[in-house]
Amino acid sequence: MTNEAPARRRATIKDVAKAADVSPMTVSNVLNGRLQYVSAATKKRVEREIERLGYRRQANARNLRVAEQRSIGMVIVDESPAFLADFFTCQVVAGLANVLNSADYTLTVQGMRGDQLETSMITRNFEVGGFCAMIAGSGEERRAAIRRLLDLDQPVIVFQEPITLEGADFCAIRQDDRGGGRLIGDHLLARRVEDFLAVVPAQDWPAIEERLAGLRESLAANGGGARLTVIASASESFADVQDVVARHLSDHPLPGAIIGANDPIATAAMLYLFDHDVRVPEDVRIVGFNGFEAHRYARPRLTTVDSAAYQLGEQAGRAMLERLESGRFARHEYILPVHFDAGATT
Amino acid sequence: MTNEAPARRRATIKDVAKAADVSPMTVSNVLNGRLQYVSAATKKRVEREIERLGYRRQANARNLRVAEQRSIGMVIVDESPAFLADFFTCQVVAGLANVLNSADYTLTVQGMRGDQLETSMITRNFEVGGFCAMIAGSGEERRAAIRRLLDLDQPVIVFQEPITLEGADFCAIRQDDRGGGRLIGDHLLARRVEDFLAVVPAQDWPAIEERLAGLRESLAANGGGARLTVIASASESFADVQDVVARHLSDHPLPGAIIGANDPIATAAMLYLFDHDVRVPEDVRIVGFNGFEAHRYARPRLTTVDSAAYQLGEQAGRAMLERLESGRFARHEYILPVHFDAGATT
DNA sequence: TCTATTTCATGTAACGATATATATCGCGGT
DNA sequence: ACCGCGATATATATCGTTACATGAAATAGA
Repeated sequence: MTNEAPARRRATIKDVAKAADVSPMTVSNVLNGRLQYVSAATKKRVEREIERLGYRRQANARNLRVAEQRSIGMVIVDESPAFLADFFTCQVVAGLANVLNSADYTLTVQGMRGDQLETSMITRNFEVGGFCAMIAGSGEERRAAIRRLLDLDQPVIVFQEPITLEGADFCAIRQDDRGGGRLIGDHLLARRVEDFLAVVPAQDWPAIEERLAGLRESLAANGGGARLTVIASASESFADVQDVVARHLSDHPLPGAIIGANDPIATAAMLYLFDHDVRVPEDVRIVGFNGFEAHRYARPRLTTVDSAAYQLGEQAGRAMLERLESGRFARHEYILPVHFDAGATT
Repeated sequence: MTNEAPARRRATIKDVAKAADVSPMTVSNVLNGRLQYVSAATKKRVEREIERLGYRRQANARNLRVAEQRSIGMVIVDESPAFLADFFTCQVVAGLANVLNSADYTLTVQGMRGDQLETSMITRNFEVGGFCAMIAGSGEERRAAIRRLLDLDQPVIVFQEPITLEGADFCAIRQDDRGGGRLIGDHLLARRVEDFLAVVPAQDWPAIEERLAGLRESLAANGGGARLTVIASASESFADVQDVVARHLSDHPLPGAIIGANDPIATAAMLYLFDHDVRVPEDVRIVGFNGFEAHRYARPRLTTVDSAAYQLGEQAGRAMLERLESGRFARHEYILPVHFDAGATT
């Protein structure tokens, strides 16, 4: 047996009305709690029939009529098909989903490449009240993607986007990457580090630019003769990071500190040093960025800047709900604080 | 400036029709590529107006009429508000989202507590073509939740659920946890381990039961006098795991091997041993389960069973699409193979 | 008894799209 | 001249729900 009845139609409001011997309008009133218009007895009768027939309101019909959406779209623009498997993104989505779900909203996830945004998203049958976007790629691509989202004439919230476009009304939600970079610089300078090596992914990611900018600010302010070298790894993968670090160290002296653009990069670099009998933190200090719990498992425990991705998602959810309820949508930038987490690698 | 026009109405198919001087039906035909019914010239005219007016089809209206959904619901039933932040779940969701998005479907995420499933989901305005469910909790709760999903009369795919309910038509997708458990047993027995300690979370999670069952099978088949002790940690948190391991070891001799129900548990146990000057793997061998990349960063590299969560999600997506297209939905169980990944801890 | 007022319930017309059936045109064949 | 046919285009009804206006009892006040 696969289905009880060959094509059992889902009960509609009319079926309920007929069964309860009232008009569809009365059923609708019961459903929407407009109790001024329906007597207690009728209400009970209708509710019994709703239960008995297993009636569920059809959202499409309702939303068509009331012109309201109870769903927010999360758009993740990335080349990788595993867009969501990244731990940072996944934390953001978790926080967002939680806030929205608690407010009886739903989150709809859509991953796509930048060039698909135009064609596929816009013609797609996918109806939401607003968009939260996580957009990878370089500055110009990012801005183009944001503009396309804004063209949809709906509230847009963008994560990790420090640049506010001219004349565009969207919210930006990010953490204080620059401040985090400064904290790292200050911490290392206090330990008399003179020679800094930063390892960043080749992909142009604005949050990482900010982290570097903060680091440079710190060096400029308090760094005397401190030097910063930045090298880029083809990807964030373990192998690529170790590769680029190896190449750099082959014709440069050991730096005083290696700063990973994020925790995986820092850990990969650290393990490379271990394998070459460099002591951490005695010979080289190491700092990461993001504060992923999983990376706390490496020993020695990584010094990092905790960026609270989950809270980032929560904040986005709250901002979106607020705007949907007020009906107003003006540009605004939320910058969440970061927290320096000193481990044993510095 | 917040909005250009106070309340610019979104263009409808009628607006386009009027602008292109054709009937709405013709616009609809263009939109749906029914080119037999529209001349090339008309098509171009309509498309220009669509572009000019920024027309987008309203999904609710269309779905109401064609009675079709292009969205799949992912229901995550859990007590924790951070339901999605778990790395395993996040990988599953990533795989699922990727497959669905490629097929022009959308994934809608809904996290909730078990007891909310009834009231909130069923009355919610949230319309999908089927459900993929990740359900935490003990056996009876899980089954009750599955039944409630099935009551919605839509295709249901459940992850990590080895028990197939009587008379219920849903798909179960999981990995070969039992086989993984056997692999662990065989591997350790080959290294002459006699005394096994398994650390599991207190919460009753069927996949973990299966892993233990596989381990027991291996011991029974080849284990001579091998003994297995199972202890439960209040949660999977670092502190709780270390706590329960400490308590156990305080009045028991060191086992030959500690098997974590998953990687975080195994790593927590391992770090506890380090802190107490126990050598791994010389004094105690350690094995995890899941193969999370992040845990590869711990040194020595953890021996684990790779469970390919991402592929689990992909398989669910394919299964769901297949069933939606065929219109048939019969019970079926997919069991994905696991891969033993020998690290340096055994 | 007759009018106000309240309480409960209903009829009708949308929301924006599409399925179906029906029209109109021009053209080739007879 | 007539029929038939293919190629285009349209009119109408409908999906399930709710907003709005209206109606019919019942209650109250005089």
